[in-house]
Amino acid sequence: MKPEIFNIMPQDYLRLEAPGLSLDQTLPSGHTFCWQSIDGGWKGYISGKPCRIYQSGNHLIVHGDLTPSEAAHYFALDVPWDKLLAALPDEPHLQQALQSLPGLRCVREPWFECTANFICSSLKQIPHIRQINLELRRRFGQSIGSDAFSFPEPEVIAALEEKDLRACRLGFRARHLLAASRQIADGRFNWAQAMSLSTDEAALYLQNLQGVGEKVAHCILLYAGGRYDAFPVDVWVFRLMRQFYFPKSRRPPKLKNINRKSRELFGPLRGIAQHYLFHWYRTTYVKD
DNA sequence: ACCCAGGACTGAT
DNA sequence: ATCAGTCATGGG
Repeated sequence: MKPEIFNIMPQDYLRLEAPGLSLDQTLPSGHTFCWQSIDGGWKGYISGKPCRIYQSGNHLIVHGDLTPSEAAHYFALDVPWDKLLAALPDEPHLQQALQSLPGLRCVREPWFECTANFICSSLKQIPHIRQINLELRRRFGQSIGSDAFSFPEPEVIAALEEKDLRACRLGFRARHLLAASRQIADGRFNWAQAMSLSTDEAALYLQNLQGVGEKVAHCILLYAGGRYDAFPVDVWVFRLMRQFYFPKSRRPPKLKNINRKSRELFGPLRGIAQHYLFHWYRTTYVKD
């Protein structure tokens, strides 16, 4: 019998059809940060509930107090990924990325957790962001099972002091997360309002949050807002865009030109293109 | 010791 | 509007 890490009875499980999806590609791909690899599967959170997930071919075995629709929504199983990926342009680098990463998908992250994760992401590596996420849960979330904690609500973080967050090894990001949480908690920022705007306008609105710049705003829109036309440009995307699409320019291209090129090359699904290119470039052009 | 990490903010031009 | 300096922390 497998150890019941999250204290979940083994008979409580869902079996979901998820053709083409790979958990092992998707969950560590740098857009969700609440998942830990366990023996043969993953443990993490969906709809604020702890769960363990195992993959068996085209099926997901989900252990936890979840409804099928909650799990299906999280993994965006309603999105016709085959058609969507086939609709991406026939561009050599992108096609190579698509071919080398079968099963990579974008999940739907909770918006505040996603915002907090990416506020904490600046000058951090992916394992560190996950570590911060789990530490914020452990210290400030509610206990919701054995070794399982909810992600703290904005009101909870808003009531803390900077030193409390620095204890989670947030460093200079502590001030940003605290200020942003207070903007959210007292209504100066409203997620529903952001989602009522176009992607470009929503990105500007999101940047009213302290610690949220253009890159983080686009990450939030892509991974929590489902805006597949959002195009986050981090150091890796900047490098690959420069190397592949501005090979002759001696000086680094300007962000404005990167964004314009992404529209021309990848169209309204450029966020998905970015997701594949980022992960592919990072894992094939860097040996680790 | 040195360099980099899914950046954003600040102040000087 | 653009641009270098600065901001903590961990890992190679």
